[in-house]
Amino acid sequence: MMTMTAPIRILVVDDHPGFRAGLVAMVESSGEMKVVAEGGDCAQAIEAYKRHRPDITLMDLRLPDMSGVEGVMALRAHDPQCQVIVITTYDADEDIYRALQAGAKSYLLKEMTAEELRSAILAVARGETPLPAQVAQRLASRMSRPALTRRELDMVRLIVRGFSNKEIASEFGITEDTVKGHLKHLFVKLGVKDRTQAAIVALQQGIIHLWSASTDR
Amino acid sequence: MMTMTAPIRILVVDDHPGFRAGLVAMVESSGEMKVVAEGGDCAQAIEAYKRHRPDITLMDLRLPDMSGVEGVMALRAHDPQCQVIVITTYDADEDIYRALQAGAKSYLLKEMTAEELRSAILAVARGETPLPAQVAQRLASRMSRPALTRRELDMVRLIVRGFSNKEIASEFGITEDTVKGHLKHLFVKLGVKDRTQAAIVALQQGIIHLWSASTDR
DNA sequence: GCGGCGCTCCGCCGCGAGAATGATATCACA
DNA sequence: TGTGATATCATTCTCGCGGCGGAGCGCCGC
Repeated sequence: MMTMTAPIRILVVDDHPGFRAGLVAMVESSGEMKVVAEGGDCAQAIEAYKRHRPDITLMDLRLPDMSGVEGVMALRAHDPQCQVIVITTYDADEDIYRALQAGAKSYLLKEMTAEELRSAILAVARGETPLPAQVAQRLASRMSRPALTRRELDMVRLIVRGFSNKEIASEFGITEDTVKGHLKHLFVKLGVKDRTQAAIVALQQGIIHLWSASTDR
Repeated sequence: MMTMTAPIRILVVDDHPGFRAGLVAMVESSGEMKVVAEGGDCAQAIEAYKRHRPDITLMDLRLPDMSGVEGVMALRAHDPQCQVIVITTYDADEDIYRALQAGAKSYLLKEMTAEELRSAILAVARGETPLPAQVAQRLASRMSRPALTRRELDMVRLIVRGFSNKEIASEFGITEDTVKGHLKHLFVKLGVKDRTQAAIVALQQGIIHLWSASTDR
C-alpha cells in the first residue's frame, strides 16, 4: 500500500542523455517525486517499465527505434493503466492529436519550466489530464480540421517523396484519374492549391515527418 | 592570469530550461569546468557574455529571437576571440556548414554523452576544433555539393511558401522566363525534377527551415 | 431501407511547369 | 584580355497538373 508521502516513481525515456539529465534534475529538485529508471529508446522503455512499474512515464516523441506514439501504444498494450506524459519539441497539431489518441495523459513542450513539469506530473498522478494552453489551442485547431482518409494520407506521403500522379497510381494499382480525385479532396481539406503546398502544409501540421519519408534519419 | 587548474568558465544558451539543466549537470560533473551563466535567447546570451566573459559558449541553433547562426555572428562581432560550440538536434548538412562558417568552433548533436561534451569543451579550450564523425561526414557531403546562388536561394524560399512562377517573378520584378531559368539550375544542383522535390530536399538539407518560411512558429 | 461517405473510374479542358536552345550584360578572376 | 559564373530575357513545345462535372459500388449507421 502506497502512503501519501511516498514519492511518485518516474521513468524517463529520451534519446538525448543531456535532456534526460535535465529531466532528472527538474523532477528531483522536489522531494515528492523521483526518477527510478531511464531509457534511450522504446525497447529500453518497455524493459524498464516491466521491471520498475513506475507511476508515471515521461516519453519523447522522436526515438531511434520507433516513434513515441508507437511507444505509448506499446506501453499501454502491456499495461492499460500506465500513465504516460509525452514531452517533445514538436508542437504540430497532428502530433499532439495522435499522442493523446494513443493514450498519453498529457503533452508538454520542452520549453516548459521545472515548475510546469512538476505540476503536470502531480496532476496526472491525481488522475487529471493537464494540457498547457498553447498545446490545448493547437489541439483545438486540429479538431476543427477535417480528418484525412487513409487514401489521402497515402497520397500526401508519396507526394512528399516526389512521386508523380502516374507513379502514385502504379504504386497503388489504381488509375491516375482516381489519384487526381483523391488529390482534389486532399487539397480542399488542407486548404491548398497544388501538391507542393500540400507537402509543406502536411509537414508543418505534423501529418507526416521528413525523418519517416526520407531514405534515412 | 589563469592557472592550469582554474575551471573553464562556460555560458549555456538554450531556450529549453530542461536541456539547460542537463547541460549544466553534464558540465559540472567534472571539476575542470563550470557554468557561470545561462540564457534562453540571443539577447540574453550577448548580455551574459559581456558580463561574465566565459571561456566557452554552448549555443543552441534554434532560439526564439534569432537563429543560432546569427547568435554566433553577433557574439563574434562583439568579441572575435570568443569560442562557441553549437549544440543542436539538427544534423542537416547546411546547418553544420553555416554554423562553422559563422565561426563556431565545434558542432555537437544533442544525442551526445556527457563524456563527448566534456572532451569537446576541453579540445576547444586547447584551441582545437573537434567534430564528431557523424557531423564531419555530413559536412563533407555538403562540401561536395555545388553552392546555391543568391537568386536560387530566393527561388527555393518562395517555392516553399507556395509561390507560382508568375508570383515569384512579380515578387522580384523579373520575368517569368528568368524565374524558369533559375529554377532549372536549382533543380540540377539539388538533383531533383520538379519544385515539390526541390522544396523537400531543401528542407531535408537544412537550406531552409519551416519555422522561418511559415507565418508563425 | 436509405442517406452519407469513401473509393473507384471516366471524360473534357485550360494552364502552368519544365525541357531545349540561344542571346546579352555584368562582374570577378586569372 | 579572355574565360567562367551569374543574371537576365526570349521562343517554342510538350506534358503533367489541377478544375469541373458525372457516375457506380460498397460499407456503415440511423
